[in-house]
Amino acid sequence: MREGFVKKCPECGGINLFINKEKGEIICKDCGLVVEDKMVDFGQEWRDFDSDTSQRHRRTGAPMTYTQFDQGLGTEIGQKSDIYGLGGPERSRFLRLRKWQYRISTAIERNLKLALAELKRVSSYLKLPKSVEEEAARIYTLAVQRGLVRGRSMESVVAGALYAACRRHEVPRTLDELSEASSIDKKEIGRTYRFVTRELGITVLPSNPSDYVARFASSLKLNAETQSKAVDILDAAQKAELTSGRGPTGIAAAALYVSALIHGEKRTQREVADIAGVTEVTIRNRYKELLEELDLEKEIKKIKKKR
DNA sequence: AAGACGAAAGTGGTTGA
DNA sequence: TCAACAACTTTCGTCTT
Repeated sequence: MREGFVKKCPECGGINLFINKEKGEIICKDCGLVVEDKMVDFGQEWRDFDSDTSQRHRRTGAPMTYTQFDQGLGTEIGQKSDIYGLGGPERSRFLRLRKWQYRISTAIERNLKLALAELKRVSSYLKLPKSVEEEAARIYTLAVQRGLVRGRSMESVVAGALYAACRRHEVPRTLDELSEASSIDKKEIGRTYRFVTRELGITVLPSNPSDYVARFASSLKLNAETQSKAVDILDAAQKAELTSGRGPTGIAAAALYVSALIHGEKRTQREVADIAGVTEVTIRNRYKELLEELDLEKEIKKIKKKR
């Protein structure tokens, strides 16, 4: 472990931290707090099958990254301030080179530079892991190369790319959250998201309700026990085919509501609904279905009798 | 008084002719 | 392109705690 790496939960001081590398999240098992969700994935993105391939795969030099407009490989010819101290021919030669370099950076590159700055802004606002940011940058780059940005605002395509990247990495954010972070209309993001994924042939798995549980539970300050119970409920719900066709956030919210009830950490439907970005009515409907299909009634009655 | 519940009408998106 | 449709929302009245 590196110096300064989080070992204790800042909320409750617990040392029971659960690390989820794929999502880039560290979750405190005691209080459910998401301690750090911007951790860097130190793993390799490939697997080695024998020593031969592992030799070829070894990396040297600075990492290549899609979050720089030129994948981090370009050369900048100085700053304006560099010309002081240069005289006459030196100076004009410098300016000429600089101008020339400016010209060869095509419209695409300039667009990318701007867009990636925006992408970083939104991504850091949402505290997205680096891996998602990279993926989004890759998607955006492809979109620009295919000319999919034409007729759409750059920001909306950035938001759409981020949304797609989140889904693919199973660390979903809701359209509402993306919308708030990027100040783009929710529908607009949804539209460009669908368009871009279709045009680029990107397949996105339908999002899983339990992917939302950790984040919602943390916002609601529910303990880890309640959280894992909610995941159990969701598993059972999926087996009972209660999840298909329904909005994943609504189901996740309902499962959290029930499990909070069972564990005596009651939250109002309103509170859960606000965090999950659905209405109370939706929670009620899902809640009702959950009670009907899974025999949770006994457990709830038990709790009620205790009082 | 606040929260939970349910009915009814409205909205935006998908699907299939 | 249009209509039917399912999921979800909004709104509002009633019941429960």
